[in-house]
Amino acid sequence: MSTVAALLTPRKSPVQARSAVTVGALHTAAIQVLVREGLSRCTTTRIAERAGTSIGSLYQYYPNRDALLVAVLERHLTGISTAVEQVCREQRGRRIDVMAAALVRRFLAAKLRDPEEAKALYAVAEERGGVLLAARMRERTVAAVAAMLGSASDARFDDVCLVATMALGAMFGPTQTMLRGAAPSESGACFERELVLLVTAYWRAYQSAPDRVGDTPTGTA
Amino acid sequence: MSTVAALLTPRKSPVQARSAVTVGALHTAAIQVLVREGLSRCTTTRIAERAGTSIGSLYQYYPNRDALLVAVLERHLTGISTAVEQVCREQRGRRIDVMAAALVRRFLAAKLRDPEEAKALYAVAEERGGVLLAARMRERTVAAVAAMLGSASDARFDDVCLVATMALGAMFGPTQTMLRGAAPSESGACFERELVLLVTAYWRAYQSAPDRVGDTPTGTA
Amino acid sequence: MSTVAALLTPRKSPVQARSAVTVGALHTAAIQVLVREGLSRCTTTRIAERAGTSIGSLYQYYPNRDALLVAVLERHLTGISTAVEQVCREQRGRRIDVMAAALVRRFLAAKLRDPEEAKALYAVAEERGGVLLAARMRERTVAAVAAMLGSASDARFDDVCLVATMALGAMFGPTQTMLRGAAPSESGACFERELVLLVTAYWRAYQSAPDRVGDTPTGTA
Amino acid sequence: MSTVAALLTPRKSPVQARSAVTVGALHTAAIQVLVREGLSRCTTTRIAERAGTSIGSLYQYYPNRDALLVAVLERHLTGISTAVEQVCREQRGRRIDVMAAALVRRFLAAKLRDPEEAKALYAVAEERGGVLLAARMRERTVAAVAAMLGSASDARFDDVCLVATMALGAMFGPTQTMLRGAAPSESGACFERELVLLVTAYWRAYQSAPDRVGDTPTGTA
DNA sequence: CATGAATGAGTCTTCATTCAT
DNA sequence: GATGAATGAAGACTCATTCAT
Repeated sequence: MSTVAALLTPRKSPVQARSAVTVGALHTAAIQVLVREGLSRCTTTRIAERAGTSIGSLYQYYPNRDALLVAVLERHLTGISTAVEQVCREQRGRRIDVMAAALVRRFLAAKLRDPEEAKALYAVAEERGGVLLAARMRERTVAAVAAMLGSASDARFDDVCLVATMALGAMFGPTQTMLRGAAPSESGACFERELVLLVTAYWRAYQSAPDRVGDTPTGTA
Repeated sequence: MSTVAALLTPRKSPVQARSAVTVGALHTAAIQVLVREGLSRCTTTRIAERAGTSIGSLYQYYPNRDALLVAVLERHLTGISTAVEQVCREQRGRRIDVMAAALVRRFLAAKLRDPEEAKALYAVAEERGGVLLAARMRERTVAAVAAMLGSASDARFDDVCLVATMALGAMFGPTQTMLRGAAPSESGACFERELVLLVTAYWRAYQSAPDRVGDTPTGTA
Repeated sequence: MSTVAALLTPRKSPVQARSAVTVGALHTAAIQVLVREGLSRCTTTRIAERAGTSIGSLYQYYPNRDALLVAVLERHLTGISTAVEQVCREQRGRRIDVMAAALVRRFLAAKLRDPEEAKALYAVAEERGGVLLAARMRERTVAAVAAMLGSASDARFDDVCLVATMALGAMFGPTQTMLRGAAPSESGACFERELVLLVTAYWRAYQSAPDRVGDTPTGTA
Repeated sequence: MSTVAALLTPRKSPVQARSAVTVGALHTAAIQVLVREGLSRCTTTRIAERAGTSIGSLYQYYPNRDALLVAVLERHLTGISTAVEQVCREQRGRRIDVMAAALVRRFLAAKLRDPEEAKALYAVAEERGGVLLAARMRERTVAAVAAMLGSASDARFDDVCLVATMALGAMFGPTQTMLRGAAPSESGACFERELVLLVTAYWRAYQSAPDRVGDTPTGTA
């Protein structure tokens, strides 16, 4: 375990029930404070206060503030990664359009379970520890999607990793934009449909046109 | 001018030559510190130190730390927005694949002019002032792309704004991922080609299939 | 509680013994620094240093510098107000000369308990928060003296509030002058006698001459 | 000239017309800023800005901020002292009630010429340099009043200095209180009459009762 | 184990003053 | 003489972290 990783690892596992409750309260409180106050005002004092415990207890479970924040981010990202991994396993061997629809649906379901949380955690993901964690999670997700793509029944991809990365990025980007905007509930269905269309169209480009380079206007432009 | 905007507006314009130099040095220094230290360690002291000026000078031009950071972000985002607006104006009436190629090329050229800067500024864009600014810039860019799409010679879009938003998000997401990864120089060309493919494929889905709902894998296809 | 009041209200009450000690030390230190350095050099750093605590502790009990200073002023003014109120209650129904003597004696006793403190706090009373506090205390004192005057056995006052305000001002003014001068110990008794004479003479003017206007050289105008 | 006095003395006399204008503008500006912002926010920058000159010019005439502030206070206090001295000279040999009326009238006229100015300058008078200046001015005023009292046609005072000091304090105290209160215009006449009554009564106590000690309730109380 | 008072390094920001133009 | 950009010492205040109770 690297030095930086050691600093961000929770101190002890919540084996006892009471501990689990405290840790849970801290997670919830951290997100609430993050949402209400922003990252720079998300202090240990405020988190502990909102969680109904003392700062001392916070430090019983986390070696420092960042460890708590990263743990919260990790739980969020793990939820998404796991959902993606699961759907990718389930969709092995299917057609790419089926894959796309299932992937988008599950991705959005996981991401938008708590939109406020998702929005607030972007800031954490930009910090030193968060970036590393996000990278690790992206690797897992990319690997899962790549494996799924490799098993597609109706398409062949030269570089599954590249395509997986692009597809996930293409899902992530618009989702982030949407979270910044108004309440996602209204345009939710519309948004999902469009995202499915986007990914499907992208993957279908690999169905019959392996020699796509000649097709693109890059050639003549 | 709203209250929050007033707080983030630069104090005075650098009319004298000496002043312009100072302001420039502050911008450069802010980015460097941001890259090397991260947002939370990007303090006024460090910025002034790196810029080779005094803190007093920093506050002569910016009312507070955030104003400087937002100014830097604004310059960055304005560069991208302007590039996108320009390319969208140039590509009016063209075919969508030509549009896609041109848009992606210019977007990436603007974004990757200084990759370090782009990477560092993500964190700033997550802060209060940054979010607002980013939203404003996104509006401009979406409007420009939407206008371009509306003039396409070989496709018709029901909701140009939605499509523009999705396309920009789909460009933004993978780019952010790439910036987080290794040096983009090696895979630069490859990445651009793939992004063009992605956007082209997305827009082509609108060419012959305005009733795309039936086409999506949800149905029988 | 108004906004300004909220800003100047102590943060938490010292429930534990240790806390009470800290708060007491801060009060004493604040006065000492005020006396030695003056208001503008009475900084939080110096106060904490002299109190033998850390700045952090200061801010644990007071939300800002002014709150501490106002708290010190309040304790001072409350002491005087309470003394005046008490003497006014005790002297109800007496003759005005008896009242004057008792009032002056108690006022000076309270004010000169710690002359250095009294002198130093004038500056605090000129600041935003101090002015409000002083006004509130003056109201209390004026009300008490007015009530006492209304019960005098040998005089009748048209406007007890006015007379009370004038009398208190007439006590306050010379006292402030004296505090600015040399050590009050030498001329203490002499000063008190003169002040009693002043107030007594003023009040006696109301004994038999309610139509005093004609008496004054203001003439008929 | 003592060290502290040297630091607070204006740098050069405004012999030229332009200089006089600038100095006048600085004085006016200083008072305005003092009134609007309070002593601690009464900065050289703001004063120069309001005066329509540059900070450089300010330092052309005053060696430092306090010198300017003290100069403003001095002008204010000199005005009052001069008025008092003049009235004292004029009233030589008169009856004490005439003296009292004239003194009070002139004192209030001088003090309330610009009530805002008077109010704002209290804070300056509490600062190191101000206290010294005020003491010096008080000496002058006390001497003048004492001389006048010594020449009274209908009363004899053991210690004219003491009586003068007390009387001036008794005028100053209520006036300060009034300035802190509401607009003085309404109750102005009433206030002046009462102050005349106060001083007159005080001085009359010396007319026929040189042995006032026996009269005071100190004896029997 | 829980608590929360104490700590003090580190932030942002202001402002009197200087001096090159 | 006038100007105002530059300076940096100094102030108020925050907050992660420790440790005695």
